[in-house]
Amino acid sequence: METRIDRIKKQLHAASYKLTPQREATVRILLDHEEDHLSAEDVYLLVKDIAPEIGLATVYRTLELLTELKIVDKINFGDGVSRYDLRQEGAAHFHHHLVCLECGAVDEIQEDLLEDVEAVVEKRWNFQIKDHRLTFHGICWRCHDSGPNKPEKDA
Amino acid sequence: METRIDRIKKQLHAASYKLTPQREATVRILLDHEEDHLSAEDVYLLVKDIAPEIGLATVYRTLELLTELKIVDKINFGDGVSRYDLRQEGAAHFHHHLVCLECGAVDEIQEDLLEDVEAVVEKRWNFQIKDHRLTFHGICWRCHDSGPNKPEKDA
DNA sequence: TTTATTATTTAGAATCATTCTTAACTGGTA
DNA sequence: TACCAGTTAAGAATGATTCTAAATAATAAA
Ligand SMILES: [Mn+2]
Ligand SMILES: [Mn+2]
Ligand SMILES: [Zn+2]
Ligand SMILES: [Zn+2]
Repeated sequence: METRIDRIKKQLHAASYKLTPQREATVRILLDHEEDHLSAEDVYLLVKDIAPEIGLATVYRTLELLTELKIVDKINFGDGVSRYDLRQEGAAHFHHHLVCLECGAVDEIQEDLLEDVEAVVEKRWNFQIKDHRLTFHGICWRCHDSGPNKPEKDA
Repeated sequence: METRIDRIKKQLHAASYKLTPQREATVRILLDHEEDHLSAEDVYLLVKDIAPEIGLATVYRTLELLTELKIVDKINFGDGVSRYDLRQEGAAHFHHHLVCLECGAVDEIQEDLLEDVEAVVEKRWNFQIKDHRLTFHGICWRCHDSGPNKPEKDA
């Protein structure tokens, strides 16, 4: 069976880049922390465990490359750092985020939900949409009273 | 008639802050450039024309204060700088943006458009929405072929 | 008014994330 | 072997933002 890494390797090769050991280590960290939203520094610290000789600049360069190839998305939640988020395989658009103002948790919404809105924007504003960023700020299910009923699993 | 500045002054007072000359100069610049998306540095350079003695740190402090009071919104389009955007008076939510990948133009959408999506999110993810950030990346009407038909005026 | 208190400002230093520069190293190729 | 393009590590440089300290202005108490 072809692994996720194999497919990423192919994507790199298709753009005539190599999956060097440093790049592979970086990708592995991202795969191992798919749920998280790691900063470059976070990635650096984690990747050093499995590839101690790696430099921070290499991590930055690798993340930049992966962003270019749309394997990861670079996001900014307003604290001073960029965060890197593995894109769902085959996803055309970037997924959405729920940022809790209370506890700081960042949850993900994998469903698109924006089809209708995008249709309106494309038509009314005559804007050809390539991608989007959507973040909701509010109070997560863990932090407000109306019962800790965890949301259903994403579609 | 009560001006926009007067109302902002009241908002400051309501939170027991004063509209100092430096703050007033900064607000004036923001009002004079409502269409734009100025960085702190941009604001600083402009405000220096009408209040030459002002310091960059004061501009940062003022923008931070205005952000706290939700008079302006701080946004980040992925270049390394934060930009400050005057919030529409009385708007509950922040407006949306269209960023052109071709020419870099940033257009605004003042309409909400997200009512339905937010209803779904509140219910399905049990998340109490306070605000949002929505940005579309793509090709603006000026940059693509299908005729330079400017979008209709915002609602 | 005088004095004490507090809020605000300025200038510049400090910090922190990110990018750049340079020299070294790699694997492939003639 | 000698050469070349791609990649890397280390550290310097940059640029945005925040912090610090001292000065100033506004406010409140005496
Ligand atoms: Mn995510
Ligand atoms: Mn705007
Ligand atoms: Zn929470
Ligand atoms: Zn354009």
